[in-house]
Amino acid sequence: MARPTMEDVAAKAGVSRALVSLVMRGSSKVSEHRRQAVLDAAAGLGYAPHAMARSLASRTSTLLGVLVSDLHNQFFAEIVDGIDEVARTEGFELILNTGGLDVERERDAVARLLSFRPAGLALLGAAVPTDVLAAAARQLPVVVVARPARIAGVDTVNDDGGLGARLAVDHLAGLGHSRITHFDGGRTSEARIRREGYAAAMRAHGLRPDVIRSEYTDAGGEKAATRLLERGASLPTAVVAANDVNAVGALSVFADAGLTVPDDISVVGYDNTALSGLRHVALTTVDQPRAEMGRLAAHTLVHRARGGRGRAQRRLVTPSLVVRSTTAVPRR
Amino acid sequence: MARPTMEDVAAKAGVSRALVSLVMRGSSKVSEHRRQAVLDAAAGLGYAPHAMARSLASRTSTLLGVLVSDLHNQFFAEIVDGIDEVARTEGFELILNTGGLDVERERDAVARLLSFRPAGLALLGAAVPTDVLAAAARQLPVVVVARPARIAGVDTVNDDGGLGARLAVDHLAGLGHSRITHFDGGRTSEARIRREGYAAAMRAHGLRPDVIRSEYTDAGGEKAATRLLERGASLPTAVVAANDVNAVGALSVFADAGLTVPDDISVVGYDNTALSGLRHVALTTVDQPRAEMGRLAAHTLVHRARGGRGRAQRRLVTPSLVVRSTTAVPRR
DNA sequence: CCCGTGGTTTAGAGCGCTCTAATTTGGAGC
DNA sequence: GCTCCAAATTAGAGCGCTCTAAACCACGGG
Repeated sequence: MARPTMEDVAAKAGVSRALVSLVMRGSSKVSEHRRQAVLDAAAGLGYAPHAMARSLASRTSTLLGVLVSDLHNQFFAEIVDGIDEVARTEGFELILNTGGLDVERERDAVARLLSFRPAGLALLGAAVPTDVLAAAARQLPVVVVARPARIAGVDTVNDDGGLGARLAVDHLAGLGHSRITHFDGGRTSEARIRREGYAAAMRAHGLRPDVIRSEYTDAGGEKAATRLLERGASLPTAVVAANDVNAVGALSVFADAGLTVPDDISVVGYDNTALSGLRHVALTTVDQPRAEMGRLAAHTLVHRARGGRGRAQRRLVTPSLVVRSTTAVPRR
Repeated sequence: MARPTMEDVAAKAGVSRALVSLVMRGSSKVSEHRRQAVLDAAAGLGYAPHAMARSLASRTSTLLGVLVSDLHNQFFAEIVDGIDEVARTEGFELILNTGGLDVERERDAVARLLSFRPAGLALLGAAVPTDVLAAAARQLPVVVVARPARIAGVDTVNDDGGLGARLAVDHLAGLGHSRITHFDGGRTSEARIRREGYAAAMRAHGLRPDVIRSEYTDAGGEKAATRLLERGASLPTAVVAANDVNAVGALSVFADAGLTVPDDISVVGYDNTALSGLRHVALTTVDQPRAEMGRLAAHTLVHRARGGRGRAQRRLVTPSLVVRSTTAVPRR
């Protein structure tokens, strides 16, 4: 179980520990002769450098701390994937914690991540209080993803929710819809941004906004759709849902009510998750480039870790509309 | 940016570094008086121990390496969630890498994880070659999840795929189905186990197995369903799909062909992913307790890390059937 | 033959902590 | 007041590595 150390390699190769260190770090000022001797010795012993010892001695870190509010959520999993992609190519490792949107637990998770003195910290949709983040940002680069925030020294990466909502409305209005209802995502700031984007776009088309309070879940979509149907009389001809699962929830309620989508009512989702792409669902939706957000977040962190200064950046990625089969020209 | 060290705390509290170390580790042999002094000094300086230095000095690790073949896959994301849950309560941290089922990349990922000398290594559905795992297992506890494998010294956690397939067949046979086709998952060993379980269950009911080669994807399900329909004449009355997305793929093809589910044809999925629970899909499926698998994997690792010896354990978790709306008594 | 030169190699001090062994302390008991 | 002992505290070595500064080593020029 006891792995060989640099000392062992040095002894076997007949050189000093320092020289082995140079070879391991790929220094160019080592004679080819010695390099081979060291490499051979290392291979013979099955030696590989001890990342923690290296980190401690060099006072640098190749760890990126990642706090995910909820891994169940495919949305975040894909952002992690984007971060991982960049981390791998840039030579960083991810150290991961989940927070479950519980403030105390997330506070603890941040502390635990920081105890490893990572090169940077990424928070995905986390509920960590602002002051904790501000404090963390004084010690290392911090990036907040998928949560609009303005904290001194903290970079952020978000999609342009206002634009996304507008894309949905423009698409529907373009098809000839005039009664378009929005099922919103509740009281998160992202939901607020989308809601306001929706309202602004509606007014821009000379239409009256109509919002039904909902949430980012299947059940939320069902409930909102049910409430909509209960209003009886003047049903809208289209719905802009809070996100994909919300849209699917609505879809099933409409189907049960005997409404045909998209003929009786059009539905647009948000996120372009794998779900929406299933042929069985074929949901028209707004694509939020998640992997791109993850990559951007990682690049930001790496840049800062390498000494990149400058004021906090608030990056917005551009969403795009993916038209599938749940939207069409209104029948009425 | 320079965080205080134990030395700083010791100076401020007027004690030795060793005493601070004892306090930080919660030793019981420190006088209450000094403990408070140290704690106060630490709080005043905003001190928190350096996990890597601690790890190096104590020759122990609180890191668990996790290699996930694919985080996009919700199945794995939920296993990670289970691992994370246990890691948190047991005082471990997760260091994560994705492999993307690329052998070279996974080999590299394993090496990188090992360079941190973690306390254990978990592989989720990874394609890492057996010899790499066997070598790793000689250095630290290794657990392979969601991939049936027999490697010396390597523990495994899998669901009982044979039983899962049998549950599906029993359910359908119990409803009166006699022509039940299986869309399989290709040539992974998990797929083989399910296929064999399916075949055995069919024979136990005196029925003839009928397998269409497929894969664990939406498109795979569509293709298999299309091939089934092309056979014309004697359509089966039920399908046991490779997994949930495969089932959903089949569902949409059946719908397009004018077949009603479950009246014309029943469909059973596998995995009980969030997808199958959507009211719009309402897929009868076999639940594979993913979080439980993750927890089991983490416990195994923690147990071994704490010195647990004994031969490799091959754990099987028990799947269960979740009946929703895609199965019913056959019409014909 | 000595010196300088540039390229290699190495000694040795630390990184921030733990751990063992040794030292100090504070009473209890006489 | 002195001895003893257990409890509390500390000195110092060392975990596996990096990094600075110094040492070494041909070799060509004067």
